[in-house]
Amino acid sequence: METRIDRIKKQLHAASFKLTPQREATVRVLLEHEEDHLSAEDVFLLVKDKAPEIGLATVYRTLELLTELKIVDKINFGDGVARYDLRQEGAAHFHHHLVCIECGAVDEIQEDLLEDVEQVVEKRWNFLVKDHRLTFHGICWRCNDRGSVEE
Amino acid sequence: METRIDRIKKQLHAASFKLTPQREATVRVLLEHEEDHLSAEDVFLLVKDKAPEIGLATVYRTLELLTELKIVDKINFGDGVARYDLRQEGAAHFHHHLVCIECGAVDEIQEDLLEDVEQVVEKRWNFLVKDHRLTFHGICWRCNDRGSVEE
DNA sequence: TTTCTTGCAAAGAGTTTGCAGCTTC
DNA sequence: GAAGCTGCAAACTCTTTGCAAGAAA
Repeated sequence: METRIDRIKKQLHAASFKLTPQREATVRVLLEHEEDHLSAEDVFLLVKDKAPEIGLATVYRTLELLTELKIVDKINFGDGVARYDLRQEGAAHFHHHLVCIECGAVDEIQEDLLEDVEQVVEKRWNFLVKDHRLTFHGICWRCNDRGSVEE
Repeated sequence: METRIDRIKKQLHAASFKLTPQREATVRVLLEHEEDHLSAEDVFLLVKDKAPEIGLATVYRTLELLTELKIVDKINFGDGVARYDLRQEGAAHFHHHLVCIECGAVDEIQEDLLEDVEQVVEKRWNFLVKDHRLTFHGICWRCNDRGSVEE
C-alpha cells in the first residue's frame, strides 16, 4: 500500500527534487505532529532527534520547498514566527484556525465554512478566489468550561 | 466639531498617554493613508516628511501603543512584515482583505461577511469568538478585466 | 521634581544566503 | 564529473530594548 511518504516522494520527483534523508526526516516530523502548528525551530529540534547532524538551514529550505509544492501551508498567527501545517491530502483550501486568547491553544476546523462567503466575494467584488486564510480569535471550549466568561 | 484626531487624543488620555507631536504625526499619516496597508517602515518614511527628526523606534512604539488601544489593527499577510490599519470607528470586528496574487494589490471589505459562520463556530465548537482575520488570495477585478485567466 | 517620551545605537529574533564539501546519478 | 543537496557561519531584515537626554505636568 502506498503511504503518505510515498506520495510526497512522488510529488517531489515530479518536480525534480529528491527525498533525501534530511527531507524525509522533516516530513516525518510533520506527519507525526499534524495536529500541532510547529515553527521552523520546533521542527528543527524534533528532526534533530532522528537526524542529529541536520542543520537549521536545511529545515528552512525543506519547509520552503514543501510550501512551494503546496504540501505544507505556511501560516502566521501574528507573533512573528512562521508555522507550518501539513495540508490535508486533496484539500483545495486552507483550513481554518481557532486561536484561544486565554490559553493560546490553536484548534483546527477542517470543514470549509466559507463557500457562501466566497460566492459573495466573487460576485460582488469580481474577485476570483484561489485560497483563503481564516482565523478566529476568542475563548476556546476548554477555557469556556473552566470558568465564567465576562468582558 | 470634534475631529478624529480629537477622539484619538481622548482615547490616549483615557489610558494615561499623551498625544505628543510625534504620535500625532504618526496618526495623521495613518489617517491620510487609510486605504493603504503601511508597514512600520512605510509609516516612518511618511512621518519623516512631517517631522524629520523622528526615529524609527518611536514609530514602532507608537504603532504598538495604538494597537494595544485598538485604534489600529496590526496585520500580517505572510511576507514577514507587519502592516498597520486604522480601525473603522466603532468597528467591533476586523475587516477582511482581498490580496491579489497577480499584482499584489490589497483591497478591503468593510462589511462583515462572517456573522453566519461565527454562529456556527460558537455553537458547534463552543468557541466564543472575539475577533477574526479573513484574507482571500486570488485575482482582483483589475487583473480579471485585463486579460484571460487560466490556471 | 517626577514621570513620560524620545532618538540613537545596540541587541535580538527569525530567516536567508554563500560557499566548500558531500551525494547521487 | 555535473547537478543537486547539506552544514556551517555569516549576513540580513524586521523589531525591540537600554539608556541618557528632553519635554510635560
